[in-house]
Amino acid sequence: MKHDKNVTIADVAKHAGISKSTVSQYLNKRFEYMGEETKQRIRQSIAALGYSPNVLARSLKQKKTFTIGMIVANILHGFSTQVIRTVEDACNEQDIHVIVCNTDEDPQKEQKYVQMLEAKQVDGFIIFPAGDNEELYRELLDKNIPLVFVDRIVPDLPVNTVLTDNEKAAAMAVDYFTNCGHRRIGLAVPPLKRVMTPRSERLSGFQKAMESHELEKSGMFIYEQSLSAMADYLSAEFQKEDKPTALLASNDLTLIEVLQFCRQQEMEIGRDVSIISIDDMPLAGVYNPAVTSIEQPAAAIGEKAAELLFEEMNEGKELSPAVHRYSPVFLERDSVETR
Amino acid sequence: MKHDKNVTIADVAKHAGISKSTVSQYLNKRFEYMGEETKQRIRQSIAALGYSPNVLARSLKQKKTFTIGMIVANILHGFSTQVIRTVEDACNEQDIHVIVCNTDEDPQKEQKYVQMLEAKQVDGFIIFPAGDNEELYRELLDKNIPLVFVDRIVPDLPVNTVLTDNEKAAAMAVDYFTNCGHRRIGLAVPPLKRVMTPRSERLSGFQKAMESHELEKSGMFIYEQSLSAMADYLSAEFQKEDKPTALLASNDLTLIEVLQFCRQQEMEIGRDVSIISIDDMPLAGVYNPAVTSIEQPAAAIGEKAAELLFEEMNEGKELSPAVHRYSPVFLERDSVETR
DNA sequence: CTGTTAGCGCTTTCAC
DNA sequence: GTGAAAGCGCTAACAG
Repeated sequence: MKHDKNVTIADVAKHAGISKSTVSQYLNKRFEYMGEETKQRIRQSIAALGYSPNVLARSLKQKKTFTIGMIVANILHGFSTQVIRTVEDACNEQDIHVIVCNTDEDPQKEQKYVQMLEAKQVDGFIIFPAGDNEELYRELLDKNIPLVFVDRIVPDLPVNTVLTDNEKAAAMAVDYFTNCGHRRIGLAVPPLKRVMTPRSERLSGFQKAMESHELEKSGMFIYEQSLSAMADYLSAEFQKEDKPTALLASNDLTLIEVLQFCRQQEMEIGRDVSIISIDDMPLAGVYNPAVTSIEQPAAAIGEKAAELLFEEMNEGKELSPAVHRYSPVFLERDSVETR
Repeated sequence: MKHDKNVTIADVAKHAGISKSTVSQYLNKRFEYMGEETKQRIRQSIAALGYSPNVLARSLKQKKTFTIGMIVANILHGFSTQVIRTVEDACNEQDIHVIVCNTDEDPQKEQKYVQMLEAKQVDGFIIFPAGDNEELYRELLDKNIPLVFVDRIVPDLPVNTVLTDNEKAAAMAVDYFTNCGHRRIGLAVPPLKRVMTPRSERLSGFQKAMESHELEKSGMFIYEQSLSAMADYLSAEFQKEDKPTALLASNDLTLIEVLQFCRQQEMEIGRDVSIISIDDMPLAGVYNPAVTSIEQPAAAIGEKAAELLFEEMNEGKELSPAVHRYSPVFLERDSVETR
């Protein structure tokens, strides 16, 4: 017992006493030579029968599904959610649907999803690459399937990519810290395995900025550690004499661990250690003290990604793919103290 | 220029020197009487041609799309995101796709999405009802389309519904507060317009629990206010002599406002006012002090919703719909002080 | 065990 | 202006 209501275009045609093709014309708004009366009759029949077109059949014929696939690597990041949200809004305006898949950073899963979505004939992809799937992406390209990357750069692939200016984000933090008189600054960052553009760029941005302030020698502390071990690791490191007065959390998940570390060490934020976070979290602004944060421009990124994808879907693409970087936003709050 | 690679089942058949239907059998794993050699040849041809089946055509024929629609009222709640996540996981195990739509509590939008998804022939719906669309739901029911509600009850509709035991959540908070010696307790809740099951149940649960402690007369404070005005409203109310010593935030978004209020009034959580939140937020556990929270069982709810939907999709449903409530989880932390 | 034959519901020339 | 007919890629009887 499934969807029984099978009113097809044929039923409408019969009811209206005309042919299927005319009804089809009507549905596709090809009114050019259609009699006013015909239109009228069709409209009535449709209403009377409660007809609604079967998009599947149309898609089969037109080879267009009005659906795109969106593949995110880690939906736990607030950033991903926000980008998804924006992309969906953009798509809804065009009556395009979005199927979202989460790969948990697993290239295998990513491959499976891409193939499933391809089989579903999606019209395009927006992907946060999990990495290590270059061949897969290349196939997509070969098949001429519209594709946009978000958040991470896959080297040597001619694909439009849109992401935060991560180096700038890190530099903003460093500059702010130094302006407040800090000369010993740490970076808490999860492990840098594989192509994790944001992480590695934030690290390099951090290093460059430190160099520009001539702090790279003895003032720079890099805490690279898995999230689950981060708090303990920081606790241990901060027992040492040689430690920073300011700490940059490289993303939202890291911030949680940094805050955890402060709690367990009973360190007062500001007095004992100044904090900045890349990524703004819902409670960061009302934290005690409010956490100075660098917000990724998720809306701009999502919009741009959608826009680029639409272009590829409509125009035949070949608009020479590029990397599009958007500046983060500095949210000055109270977690940095001047010394 | 679109997906060019159109290797069809016919190409495979030709290449393998057999007929389409045999290939189709193979694809559908109906191996019963199929010669080992035939299978072999098919396998090779598929690989050679890089064939991948067109799910659309299959769906058109089978009247099954292996896709479900999920419609959430407010994706800004962490709870929605978590439920989505769980449902997606459950679906992925069955190779079912999920299309997620966000209605922003707008019944109009909800209607539009339902219709779009219907046109796409989704196999079922999981809906967080925005409310006021009874007729729409009834149509779905009439058409025998599998449907499960989450988070909100739509009265008088025979639909499986799964949600948090909201009254219990509120009672948990009240009981804990009173155990800690609080006799004057407030509830901050957004406006109760329309059918917002969680809100109204949390309110009624709060009231009932207060009554059971004989606090409903002079110890109960209900702050019903829109989120944007909440912080200021609380600030004004707490100027009065007659105010509570403990405050329950009815959901995550409300907690943000409550915390905001504490900040702007420079009230120390615990000493000046004890706080509990329904919904656990990422930073709540590392807040200063950590915010005692009542977590909704999102995973259980998502799993159950998916399970119920699958049942309806497979068995012919008619399993006498019911309301399924799941108990929230009390996370004792440090934002409540004994008096 | 494999092939033939109809469609699924819609679009799209191309006649009339 | 409208209709007839072919077919999108696949599945599902039913023969053989």
